[in-house]
Amino acid sequence: MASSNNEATARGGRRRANGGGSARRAQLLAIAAEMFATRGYSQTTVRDIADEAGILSGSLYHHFDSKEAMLTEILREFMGNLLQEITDIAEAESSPRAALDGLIFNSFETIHRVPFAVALYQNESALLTTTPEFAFVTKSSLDVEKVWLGVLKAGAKAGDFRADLDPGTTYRFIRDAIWSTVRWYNPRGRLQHRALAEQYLEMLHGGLLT
Amino acid sequence: MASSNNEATARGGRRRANGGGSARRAQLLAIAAEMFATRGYSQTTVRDIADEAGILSGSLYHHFDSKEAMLTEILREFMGNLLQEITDIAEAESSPRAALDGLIFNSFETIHRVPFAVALYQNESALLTTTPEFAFVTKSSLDVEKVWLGVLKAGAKAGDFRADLDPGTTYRFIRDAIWSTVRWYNPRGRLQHRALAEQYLEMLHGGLLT
Amino acid sequence: MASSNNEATARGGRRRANGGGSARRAQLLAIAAEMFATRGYSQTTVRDIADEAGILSGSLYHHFDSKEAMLTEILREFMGNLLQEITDIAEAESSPRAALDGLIFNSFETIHRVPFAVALYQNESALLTTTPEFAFVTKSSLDVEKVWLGVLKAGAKAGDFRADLDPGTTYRFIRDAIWSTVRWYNPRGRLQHRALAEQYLEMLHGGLLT
Amino acid sequence: MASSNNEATARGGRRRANGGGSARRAQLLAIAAEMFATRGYSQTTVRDIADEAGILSGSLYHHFDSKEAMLTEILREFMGNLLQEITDIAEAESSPRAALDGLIFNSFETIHRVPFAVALYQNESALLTTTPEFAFVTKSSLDVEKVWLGVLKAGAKAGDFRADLDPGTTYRFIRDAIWSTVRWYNPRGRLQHRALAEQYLEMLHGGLLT
DNA sequence: TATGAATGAGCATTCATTCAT
DNA sequence: AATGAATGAATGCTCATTCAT
Repeated sequence: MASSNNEATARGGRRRANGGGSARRAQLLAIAAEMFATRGYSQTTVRDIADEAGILSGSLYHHFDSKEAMLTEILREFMGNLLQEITDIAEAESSPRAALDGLIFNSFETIHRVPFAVALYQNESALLTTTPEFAFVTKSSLDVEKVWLGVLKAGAKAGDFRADLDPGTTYRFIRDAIWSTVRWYNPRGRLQHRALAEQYLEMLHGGLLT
Repeated sequence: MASSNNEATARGGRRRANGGGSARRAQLLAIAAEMFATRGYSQTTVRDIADEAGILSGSLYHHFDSKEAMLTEILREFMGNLLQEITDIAEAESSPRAALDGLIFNSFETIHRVPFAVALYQNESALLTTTPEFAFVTKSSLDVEKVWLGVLKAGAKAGDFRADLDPGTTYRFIRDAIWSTVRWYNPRGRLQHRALAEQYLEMLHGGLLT
Repeated sequence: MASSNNEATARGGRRRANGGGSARRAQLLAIAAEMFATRGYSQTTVRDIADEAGILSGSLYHHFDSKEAMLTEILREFMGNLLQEITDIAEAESSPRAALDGLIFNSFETIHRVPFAVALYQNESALLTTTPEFAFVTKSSLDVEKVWLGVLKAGAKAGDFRADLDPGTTYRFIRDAIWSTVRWYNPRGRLQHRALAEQYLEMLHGGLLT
Repeated sequence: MASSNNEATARGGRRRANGGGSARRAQLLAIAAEMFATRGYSQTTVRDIADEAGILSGSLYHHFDSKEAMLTEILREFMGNLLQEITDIAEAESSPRAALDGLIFNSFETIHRVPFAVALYQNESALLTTTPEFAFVTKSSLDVEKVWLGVLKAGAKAGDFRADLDPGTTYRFIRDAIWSTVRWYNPRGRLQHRALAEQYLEMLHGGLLT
């Protein structure tokens, strides 16, 4: 809980940027996350971020090693927290069905809480799957998938879920439908994340047909 | 065949690039589409495309006005065809349920046939919704949405589909689940687009629970 | 004689800069060599070179991959030619003594002909021995040393040269004395390279004492 | 001991950095000299020096006015000491020949004792002769040259040295051969500075030929 | 003495685009 | 249709230096 952003110290040996978790650092990271998410990572310049923060672009390098390091840190924290949360949920819930519902509620809540990180994860897939530096994202995604698949398979075995559906494909359909909502979810709109989750669950549980 | 790629001539009056539909042009566009889709639009340089085509980057400007014009043309053709197809389907089918199934089969088939255009549409949302030049994409999307919503509402009215689900939200959930498969669909894999559509329909029709 | 500057094509596979030996290229390289030599490599900016050539800095990259590539090319050609020349001399001359005199005359003539390349070789030793990309310079230097040492040892054996002097150390003393003259040699001065070589030979042959 | 490192106080009037000769200061200067010499002055960053000293780069400015001031101080002390020493030697020795030998022994011993300062003097000639702030180095070099020339001329007059060699050119050949050894002299190697000096003298005195 | 945050100028390099040939 | 040389603006990043604490 207190860890997670000391790669700079841990990795290269020689640290250049301020690795500690200062308030300024978190603030800059929040600005970067929002801009990366809304304009796209490579459409966002280091100067854009600095301008928004009210400093000069070069000053960002007092806090971070590179533009890429900022994205890395944002995604690392996001993926880490996500995995932790869903693992807890999958373990805590009594039935596979309750676990699945919990995972889904958590997903929509995550979109509500950290929309920019989710959008990044969702929109920058070309970058994230191509650049070796971001391989950890793919790895974390697989860890997340394992947890969901565990729940889905347990539910099929227990008779909660239909057994004629392929769990892997089902997981992808569910995952994509949920995470994609980050593109149109309005946190101040009519449908709040809880209600949206209920809408989705309603459809998922019983299907579309009468 | 009669329409769609003569904007360069039609619009500005300035006719620089070859507006006609030559074979070379189509070939270059295909190369661009694939690279834009796999690396991302702004991660792809004009030189990347030219290298792949075996010409120099400046020579591309004999065929196209700009890099952006290439993306515009790819998306314009894609959106145009898509709208045409789904309109035909929605009108041709007898029942809302058959129409919905038809739309879904068509979507998966589209992913199979023109994966790069779909990936572009799916991955470049930050660019597409931000840049005014791409407003036509959002406009076309709304036209597409209208067709789907028409089918969904008709189905709810006809008693085919459950009436307690909000059609707008349902549409988005379905749309996102389907189009997102472009990221993991393997055209040479075990699950071909038709089988994949059936998997999705199975889940959508009856729901996940037993 | 017609070869030597096609590393760009030979190496990476994907060439970016114009690898061919155009006249413009040679001209730019000459400008770079002079500036690198007089101001120092890292004190010379790419803009300095471009300004001197009357183009914009970015345009240099049409011809060369990088600033470092320019230095590499200058040094590679210099070292290549040097090795070729001294090998020819060592082989052509009849006696070790004639060979040594030939090598020395050639050295002073080289300083006269390509002073900037020599100065670079002489002044940028910190860079050249530290940066792995310039390892080829050290390697070539060793090849050159071999030729000189061959002559010196043959001369000692033949009784031309004193046998009580360590050939390795002798070579270094001679080499350094000669190449260092590039710092003060004036090609339009009183003492032309031939006269300067004679001065040095006079001292080297008979010593300073009466 | 009484002079040499109070320019900061003496010159501008602006007294920012600690002008006194504290131990910390000397330590920092030693670090800087080594890095300047091995990597090159402009390849060495202020942060490099600070890192090596275990402080932050900004903290260096408590001790020195600027990076350039560090180099100035290193060279000023070196040149000052050198001039003092050779003046003493030239005055103390009885004959020109003994004086010349003394100067040469002293040079090799200087390379052994303060290799980094010598390397700086030897390698940064482009910077030293170009930048007006370092004009004092050129001036000191001329003072040094005067002493050597005095010995050489006296030796020629006295019949110790051959009179057919131009003293100025001879001086340069000797000087360059000696100082250049700093690039390959190994203080822990087989040939210690005294032995190396003897090797050189052997060759210089009697020449290479038998 | 030292920190840590920031400045401001500059740097090598990239890249879409132009245009004469 | 394509080349090859160049533009001009921007980009990520570096680095000597400042200064309040």
